[in-house]
Amino acid sequence: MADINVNAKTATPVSGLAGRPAGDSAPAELTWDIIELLFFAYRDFVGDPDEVLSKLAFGRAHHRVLHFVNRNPGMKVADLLDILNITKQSLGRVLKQMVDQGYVVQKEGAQDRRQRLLYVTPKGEVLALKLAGLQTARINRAFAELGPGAHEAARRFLTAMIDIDNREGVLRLIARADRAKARS
Amino acid sequence: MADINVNAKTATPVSGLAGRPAGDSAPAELTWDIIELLFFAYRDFVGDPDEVLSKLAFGRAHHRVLHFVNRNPGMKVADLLDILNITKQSLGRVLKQMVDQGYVVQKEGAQDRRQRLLYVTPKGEVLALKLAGLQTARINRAFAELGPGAHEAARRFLTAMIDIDNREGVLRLIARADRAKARS
DNA sequence: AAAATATGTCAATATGGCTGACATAAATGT
DNA sequence: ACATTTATGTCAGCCATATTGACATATTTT
Repeated sequence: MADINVNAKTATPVSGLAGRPAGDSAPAELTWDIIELLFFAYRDFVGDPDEVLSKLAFGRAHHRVLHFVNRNPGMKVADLLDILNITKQSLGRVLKQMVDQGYVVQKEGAQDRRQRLLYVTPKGEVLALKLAGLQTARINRAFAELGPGAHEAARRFLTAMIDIDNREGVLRLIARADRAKARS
Repeated sequence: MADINVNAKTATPVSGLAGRPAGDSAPAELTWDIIELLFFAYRDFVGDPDEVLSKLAFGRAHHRVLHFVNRNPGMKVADLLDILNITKQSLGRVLKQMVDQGYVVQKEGAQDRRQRLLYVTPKGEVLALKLAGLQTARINRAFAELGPGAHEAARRFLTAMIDIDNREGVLRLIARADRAKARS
C-alpha cells in the first residue's frame, strides 16, 4: 500500500541542484527529516495492530485500553484517563465493549470500594500479547539491522522527546509495569 | 496535563523487586519500553501543533495536508492521497477548507491539464513553518540533551521502523522535498 | 451530616475517517 | 474519430471516536 512517487514537474523549475552546503547548521534550521520519518514510522508502527484489530471490529482506541490495562493490572479508571488523555465519556463506550466481550474485567477496589480496578482476562491477555508481538517484531527487526546499541539509542531519543514534566512519570510507569508483568 | 501516577496497591502483591537480571535478552522478549516510549513521544510530538491548530479550528488532518503540500509544492492530489493513506472524499473536505481560507491553492497542470497541482500560499507557508518550528524545537531540545550523533541515530532508527517496501520511497520523498524547499 | 471523590450515564455535537455512485474534463489507445 | 482510461470532484449516508455539560450513585473524608 501507498507507493510514494511524487513527480511534480511543475511550473517552478528546479533551478540547479541548490542543495545546502554539507554540514550546514543555520540558526533556524528545521529538522524536516525527523519530522517526516516520525510520521511514517509511527504510521507503520500502528498499522500492524490495526489490521488485526479491524478483523475484530475494534479500533485503535480499544488497543490503547487493552495495552495499558494489560501492562498495569489493577489500574484505576482515572489512571487510564490520564494516560490516554481522553474524557471518561469517550473511554466509557470503548471500555464497556471490551468488558461485554470478555477482554477486560472490573473489580471493586479492596481499600476503596468506589474504584473499579481494571484487569485483562486471559482472552484479553492473548490479544494484548499478540498485538505487542507484532510491534516487537518490527522493533526487533529494526534493532537487528542497526546493530548493538540501537535499543539504548532509541530509548534515549524517545525519552528525550517526551515533555520534560511528564518524563519521570512515564519512566516510572514503564518500570512499574515491567515489575507487574514480571510476576505473572 | 496528564500527570501519570498509577498507584495500584492491588490484591496482587508486588512480590519483591522481581526486575529482570540486567543485560537479559530472552528469546520472545517483548520490547515494551520502546512500544510505550513511542506512544508517549508521538503523543507529545503532535501535541504542540495540535494546540495551535485548535485555535484556528483546524485538526491534525489539516496539519498533514499543509505539511506535505508545503514540503512538496506542485504535488498532485493523487500523491497526497497515497502519502496520507486516505480516500479522496476524506481529503476533499479538509482540502476545500484550506483552499477556501487561503492556505492552499490549486493550479492546473501545465503538461496534463486534468491535474490540480497543490501549492501553499504565503499565508499557508507561515502556518506550516510555525508548526514545523514547534516540532523542530522539541527535536532539537532532545538532540541537545543527547549530544552529537543523536540526530544520525534517530534518523537511522526511524528509517528502520518504516515498512521495508516503502522505505526507499519515503527517503526519496524527503530528499526531493529538501531540494524543492531549498530553491524557495 | 456535609463535602469531596470515583465512577457511570444521558444527550447533543464535531471531526475525520469510510463506501458507493456518479460527473466532468482531458489524455491515451485503437 | 471514437472509446477508454485517468485525475479529480462531489453527493449522500454511515461509523468511530472524540468533545461538553448535566446529573446520578456509592463511598470516603472531613
